[in-house]
Amino acid sequence: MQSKWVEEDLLSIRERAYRYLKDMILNGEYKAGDRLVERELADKLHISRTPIREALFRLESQGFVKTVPRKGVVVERISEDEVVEVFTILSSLEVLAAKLAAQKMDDKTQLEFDQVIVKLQNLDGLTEAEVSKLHLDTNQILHKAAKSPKLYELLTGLTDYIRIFSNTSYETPGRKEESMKEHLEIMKAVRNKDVEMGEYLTKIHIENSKRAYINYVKQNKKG
Amino acid sequence: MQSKWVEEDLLSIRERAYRYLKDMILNGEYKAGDRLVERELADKLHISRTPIREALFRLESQGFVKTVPRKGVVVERISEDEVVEVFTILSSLEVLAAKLAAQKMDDKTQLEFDQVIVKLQNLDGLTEAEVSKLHLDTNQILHKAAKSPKLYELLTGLTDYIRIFSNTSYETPGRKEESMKEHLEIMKAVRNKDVEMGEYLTKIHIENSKRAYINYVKQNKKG
DNA sequence: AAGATATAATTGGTATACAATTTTTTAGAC
DNA sequence: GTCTAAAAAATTGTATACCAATTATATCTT
Repeated sequence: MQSKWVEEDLLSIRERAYRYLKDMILNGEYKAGDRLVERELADKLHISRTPIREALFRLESQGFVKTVPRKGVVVERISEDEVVEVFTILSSLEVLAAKLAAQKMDDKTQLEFDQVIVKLQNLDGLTEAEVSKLHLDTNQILHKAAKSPKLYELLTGLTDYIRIFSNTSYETPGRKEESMKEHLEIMKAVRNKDVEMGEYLTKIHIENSKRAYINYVKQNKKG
Repeated sequence: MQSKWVEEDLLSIRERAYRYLKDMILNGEYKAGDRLVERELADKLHISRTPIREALFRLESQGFVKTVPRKGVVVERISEDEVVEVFTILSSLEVLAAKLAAQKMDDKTQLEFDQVIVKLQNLDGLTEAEVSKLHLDTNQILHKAAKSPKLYELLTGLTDYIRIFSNTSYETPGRKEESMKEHLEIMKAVRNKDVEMGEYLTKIHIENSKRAYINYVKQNKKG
């Protein structure tokens, strides 16, 4: 799935370059250790070095790439410890988001939730990609429902950061189905303004995801 | 207190520009609404537009300034709601940090804590600036003790973001003294690996800070 | 094959130019 | 004097060219 460069003419060139590069990294097309050469990218995208540099700076400030002075820009290798760290942080922030979302639940948001809940109850026949997208969408709606832009921003950054790895944890047989089921229960609790249940289920959900990731890594290290 | 531009020749020009501008904003010398003109800054610091732009982008991604295309870069006005939001998020993350710090406490870190604890027990004769610095240092040591670089990064970003405002909440009579005392108790609990006490005291501390801020704002709106 | 040396490549920064747009100034009308 | 409209200036976004410092790579020597 090659990310598309063109389209969206309204955006600035640097914004398009940023999104393109971030997509490529998040989708694993640029892998850890890959070098990103300004000149090459500029030629490839038919733009000058300037917006490329600006996009790279932004990616660097978000931890996706690292610039080694006068050597090159390389895609960062995210360590297992770091992923576990992020899961730990997410545990706190997602619980907070669930709490806020349940507290601030209103009619309009309930309608949004209901739509997602229906989808989560009928996963049969969905492709892997569709399930993945539904997972991301569910998260997004949940995070937005907390009605705290700052929190949303943090959650987006953190989930993006470990996106590739949280996908790998789905390799554990049955984990993906379990995860979607947990998501469904969380959505129902939050939708019904059950603050404590929402917090509790979210905590369990992230802990399970974290454990699945750790087990997956352990498994694939030995054999 | 005009931030110094020169010195630290080892750092890249863009890094120095970034720190200079961030200092100026955090110390309130550039206020909300002020325009930051690339050309002016470049002339003032005797560098070209390039590193200035790079510094501005970084500040923008952290929410300190906002670029309006072909219009200018202005220092962002941080709303009261946003400050409250950040306090809420900090409550979760600081509690997590206290927990991790208590769990991972080791001999070396205990020595660092002991030094700070001694200072916190003898505030007499310290100037306002010295007390402020001690407050920041205490936070930093606490955050570092969680031994989670990602968490440290998030906490630094958030506390920086509301730095000016958390200072204003100290205007409430007695709040600063109370805050320092709370800090002292947190440090003692965490130092002694008392996880639950550390979490509890931290929660109370942030809640108090948040309440002090809200009250201060309310007070100064009416009168 | 190994090591030394020369050459390429790459980023960091400067400088200049120009288009698109916004802000400010100016000129004019009344 | 004040309002309006046109002109001028200012500002960012992008491109291009250039060079220094450093690193990667290729070449040569032994």
